[in-house]
Amino acid sequence: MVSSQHIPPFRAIPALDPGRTADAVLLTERQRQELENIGLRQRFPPRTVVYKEGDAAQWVFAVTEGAVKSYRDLRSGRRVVSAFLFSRDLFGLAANGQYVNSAQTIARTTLYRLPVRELAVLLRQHGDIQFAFLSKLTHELRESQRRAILVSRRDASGRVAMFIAQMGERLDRDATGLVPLPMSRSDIAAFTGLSLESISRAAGDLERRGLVKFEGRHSARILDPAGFAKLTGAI
Amino acid sequence: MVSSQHIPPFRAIPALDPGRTADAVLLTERQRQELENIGLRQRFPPRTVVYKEGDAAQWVFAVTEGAVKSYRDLRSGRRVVSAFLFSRDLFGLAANGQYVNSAQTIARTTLYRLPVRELAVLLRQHGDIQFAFLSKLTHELRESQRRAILVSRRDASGRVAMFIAQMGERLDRDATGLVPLPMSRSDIAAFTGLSLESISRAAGDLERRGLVKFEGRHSARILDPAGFAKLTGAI
DNA sequence: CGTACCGTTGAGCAGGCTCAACCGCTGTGG
DNA sequence: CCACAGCGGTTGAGCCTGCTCAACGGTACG
Repeated sequence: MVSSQHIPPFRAIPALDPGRTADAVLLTERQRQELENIGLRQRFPPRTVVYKEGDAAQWVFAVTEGAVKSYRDLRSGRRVVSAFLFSRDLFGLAANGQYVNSAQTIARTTLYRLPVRELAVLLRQHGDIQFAFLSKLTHELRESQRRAILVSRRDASGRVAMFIAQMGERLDRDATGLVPLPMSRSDIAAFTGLSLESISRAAGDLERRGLVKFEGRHSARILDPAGFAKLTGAI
Repeated sequence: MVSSQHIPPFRAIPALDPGRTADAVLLTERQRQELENIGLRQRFPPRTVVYKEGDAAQWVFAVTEGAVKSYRDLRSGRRVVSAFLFSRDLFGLAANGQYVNSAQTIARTTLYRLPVRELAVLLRQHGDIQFAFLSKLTHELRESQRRAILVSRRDASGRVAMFIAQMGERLDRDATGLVPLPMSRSDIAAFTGLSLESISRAAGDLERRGLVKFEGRHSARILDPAGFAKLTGAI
């Protein structure tokens, strides 16, 4: 059990250690203490903009609890969501001292805020802590590639099914197979590269095929795991 | 001038240092020496498979010279190219001791091969070297997000134009604006998420509009930088 | 010189986008 | 307590562009 008072251990699959399939606990209690000495815990209500693209990047954030989206607004008015961040995720890494994306909370969220300059010093000093960050970044990179594979699908239903599958892996779903989807439909659209309407139609399609039942706006139950896996695997 | 005898400094934009727009030289001579002590330089002819998805991940690779593609073959027979790697890039980071993608050389390529276990030990000991790897990974993550933005475009011509623009930034183009495209059309298709035919038609379209002239199969000259920038910026 | 692969071009189809109207929940103020 | 505005989501009609299938061309390499 991870107390929300503290920096969470990162969620990441270790580079080494074959055979270990579960996520590794990437920070020891002691290492988290080191980070907490320079960090600050903050709570945010839903729909709070944590930072905007181009802002001076003063902090790196770790999600303790809740959900955040990282996105970019394009000139055309379209928005691309590059990632959803949940408990034990890391975000806010900058280029040239500026944030590359914008970040906004989706739900009530607790973040740990680490000042980037002090963090850089601390990481250089503590090889093990830095290695945890390195592993986490490697994990994020793979996650980003999985999104690329999702987007390579042509069919909207398949994309949405893969999206639900990915959320099911990342978020704790209960024993009954209920997958939480804290984000809005238009966020899902901006992430999957589909239009809002296509998400809606794809959801209807998955329901009609008896694969998934959407319960309320923010959760989906997988009714036919075999059929669902067949669809998500049919890349 | 970087000698191809040595591990190249990584190409990455530093997280801090606002104002510095040029790529940072991420490894000092001394640090490269440390890495070279555990590494091995290798030359590969074109179309050599460096590793396959699922292989035991024994090494991490740094590109000294040449070009490599990182890809995954999907069950459907389709292929997704997740990244092209050039001089000063890093690849081969694993999950659970296995490679996640496959990697194949596109041109004649020189790689520096670093044994992953020894590298992990070295990184934990040398905070600065590890920080270079951390910065490089951050850079790769952003690069991956740029691909996501490219793929979010609907129009084939726009995607191909953005692809050429990205290659122009990463590879050294000469003063005349000639951008090298070492990969095949089908590699470009697998990267941009378009069909081979669409790449071909988009290339023809860009030529007809007088924006780009394809010279041979492996280079493109930007004839109308303003018009080209207008197209690539119209996201 | 022949062959195989990479790339181009053409015809027709299909699936997702756009525009538009509509629905239902939520929160607010009279 | 109710009326209403506003937002998020759903549904419909028609268009458009990229995909598929297919044939052909050109070039690199043995």
